[in-house]
Amino acid sequence: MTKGIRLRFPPSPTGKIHIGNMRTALFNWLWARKNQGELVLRIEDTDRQRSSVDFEEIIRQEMEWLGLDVDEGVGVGGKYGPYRQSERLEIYQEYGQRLCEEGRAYHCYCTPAELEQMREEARTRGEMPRYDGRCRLLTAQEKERYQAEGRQPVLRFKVPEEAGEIIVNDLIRGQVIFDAAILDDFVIFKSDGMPTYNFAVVIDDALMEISDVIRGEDHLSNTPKQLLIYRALGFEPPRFAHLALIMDQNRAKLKKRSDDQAVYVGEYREKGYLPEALFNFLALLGWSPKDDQEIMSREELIAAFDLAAVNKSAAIFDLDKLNWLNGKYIREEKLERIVELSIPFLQRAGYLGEGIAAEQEQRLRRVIEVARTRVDYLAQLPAEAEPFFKELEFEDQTAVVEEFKGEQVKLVFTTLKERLNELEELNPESVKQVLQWIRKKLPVKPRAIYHPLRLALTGMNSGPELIDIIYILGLEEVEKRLDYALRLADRL
RNA sequence: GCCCUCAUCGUCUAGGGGUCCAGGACACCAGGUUUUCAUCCUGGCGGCAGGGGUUCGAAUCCCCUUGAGGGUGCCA
Repeated sequence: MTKGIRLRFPPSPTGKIHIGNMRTALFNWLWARKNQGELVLRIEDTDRQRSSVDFEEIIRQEMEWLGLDVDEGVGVGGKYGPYRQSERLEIYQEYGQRLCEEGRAYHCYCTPAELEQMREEARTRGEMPRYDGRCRLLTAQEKERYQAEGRQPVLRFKVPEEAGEIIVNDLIRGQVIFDAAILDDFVIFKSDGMPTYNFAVVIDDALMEISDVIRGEDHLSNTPKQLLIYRALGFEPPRFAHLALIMDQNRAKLKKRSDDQAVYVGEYREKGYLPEALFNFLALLGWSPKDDQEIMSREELIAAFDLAAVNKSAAIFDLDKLNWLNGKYIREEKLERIVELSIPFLQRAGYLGEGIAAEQEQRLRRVIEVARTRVDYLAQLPAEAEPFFKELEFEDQTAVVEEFKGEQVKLVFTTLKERLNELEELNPESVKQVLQWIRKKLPVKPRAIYHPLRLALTGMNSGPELIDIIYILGLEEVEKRLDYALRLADRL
């Protein structure tokens, strides 16, 4: 396909990166890798108030976590730098100057309050709020007077009268036609001297020789303005592809806090979602391979991805499906890795210390092996592993003890202790045989065996298989818990 | 208000005029495995927003309506 393409991901560091943004980055990454192209990371920090380097750092860390490496840009360098818009001011000014000299842009001294009033009036008249171009014809004297008042002008782009129809050829949407008449003279330099998004993005994409702009659909309506600037500056526009947005469960644009759904990438990382699972899930949101494959590796995704096959309609972020997918990855991934990833969660729960001894590690592996089938994400693991790390506590002791009542249960408990002690080696197979022997040879009903045992050993009504519980707990601990249960039963 | 976009099961989607009384996945329900729960396996429930065209034939093409989303900032 297209060779030598250049893509870019231009986040603004005004907040932690959220899942919708990351999906846009991911599609760019996929398309770049698919075509052996280059991906540029550019930081759009022209909003001085809201931008911060901390957010920039978070964005880069989360991209790295997800496995989206960039070939060029902030943090990696490259020959088209600088890659932070705040460091490219002179470049923008040069082009702004040029537009001014050519009469394609002009200074506007209207204050925000005045503009707001104009908009308000337009709205009450039922008209579209748009700047009327009143500063187009300001005389030198008028400008001087405003200057003297201390007004800082903005620079506006003069939308050509003859612009007519502006056509956006979108890779995903096809031809989209805009009437230039609806455009007003938009601001390209703010009064603080910084360029606006619509201006800076054009200069940067052109100068950085970006060939394909893949971005959210929220930018589609901005595209005609940008096209006008490409035209005015004599730049060749890139190909555009506007991705449908991801919506939250209320069908609104996914933003900051959409109810209590997690929206930041970091929240998923902290909850113990695997990066490859989130990657897989995000890739399938708005795109699907030709076959019905759902679980796909990074490589498979790159091979199968096709921008032209991306969906036009917005998708809702389906947490249930992410959970299923992530759970599947947790169950099918190498145990070693899951153990490694689980350790911080267990430590935070207080179940594990800083260092992990060799003999402890063996036990840890077993615990996680049985617990991993029961979780969607790693933060749920401590709760599942609790019986293996905590002393037994019976919340409702009387109800529990009720289960231990009766000679049959006591017989089961004592017999289990005896038989376990007679074992040469405690392993799943030998434990299994002991349990089978108890069921077959002891004159007790099944309901006097399994549930009471589970309760006595874990304090819970459900959980891993008894065989695993006994094997992992070990002889000593099993005896201790059985004795405790026996003592409780005797109190009846 | 105006401009732009979109519209298949609850959700993610396949489907580009006949092979679709619409296929897959998640969720849900039922059965099996596990004497528990989970995992795993099998099955089931469930949809072309509505109305007009075009056509021998429409989920697929066109128009309208409706609904949803985005834009309409000296945010990006």
